[in-house]
Amino acid sequence: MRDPEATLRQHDLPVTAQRLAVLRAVSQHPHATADDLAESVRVELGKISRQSVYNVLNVLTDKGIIRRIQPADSAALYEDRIGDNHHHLVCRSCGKTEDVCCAVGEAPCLKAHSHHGFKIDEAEVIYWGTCPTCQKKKRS
Amino acid sequence: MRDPEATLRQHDLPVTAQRLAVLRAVSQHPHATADDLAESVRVELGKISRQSVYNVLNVLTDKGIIRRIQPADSAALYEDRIGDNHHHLVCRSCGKTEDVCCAVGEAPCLKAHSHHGFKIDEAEVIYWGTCPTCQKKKRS
DNA sequence: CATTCTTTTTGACAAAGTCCAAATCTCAGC
DNA sequence: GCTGAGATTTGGACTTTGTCAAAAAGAATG
Repeated sequence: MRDPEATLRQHDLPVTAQRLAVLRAVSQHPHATADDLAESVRVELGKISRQSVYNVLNVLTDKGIIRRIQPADSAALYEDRIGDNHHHLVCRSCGKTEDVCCAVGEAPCLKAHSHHGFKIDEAEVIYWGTCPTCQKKKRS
Repeated sequence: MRDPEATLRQHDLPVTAQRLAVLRAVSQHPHATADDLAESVRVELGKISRQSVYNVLNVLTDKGIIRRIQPADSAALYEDRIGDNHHHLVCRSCGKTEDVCCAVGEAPCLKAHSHHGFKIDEAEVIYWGTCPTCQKKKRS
């Protein structure tokens, strides 16, 4: 995120210390949970309420400034890399999450054949597997 | 599900009324939540504890008899259509969920390009959109 | 049919998130 | 710079979804 303050103003959002701090935290810790982010913000800012973290994350997500991903068996994760239609790779044993480029091509990279009349706006892909570290642990 | 009882025996699971009822409920109500299924079972069986529904669903999922899907902003859903690598289409406004065939081809239908050393065992795809009913509602 | 092992039940608990009202802050306008 | 209207933040209660643990009940082997 180049300039968090400018980003907020561009979206007609009043600039507050909490929003700036959360935005920076998301930028510095991709794929962090709301609680992780609250902790980061507290280190930087001193204090912030749990509710404010949720408020800010919801507003930023609604405005499309950040993106929320919700893999199974995990709290929601946030990232500020948006608009490039990338997908995610999640470790089944430790939850480690990595970005991966769209496997097939341009966005939207996938089209369902039979779409049952749905108007599809996104194809979300999560690759499940085992990260290098957890592979080693299992073998030993 | 042809024969729930045989299915349980094949997997070395003692046959109980609760398991049979949950299995039938999953079969008859694809993409239902644990609570939905508990309700169905109560209609059929009279009563069942919340915990038992979870126990049964977990055992069946572990054995690969049923499959759990966990779309964002929804409780876990269960289905007994397994092994055909199909994916899902979810309505953003009402949560309606449909099966769709794998868009790209054989299973695993997707391969991430850069896999960061992960050993990938599944590519989960969720198509997000608006179902026909909700499209109509919005227009009106 | 009795014993052993597994399931089921009940109730407490935990995590993630939302709702609401009061207090505080931002920022446009003067 | 102030001021005031409207938005944001806070704290606390609450909801939903799911798990833990121990006691009671049930299945299946011999």
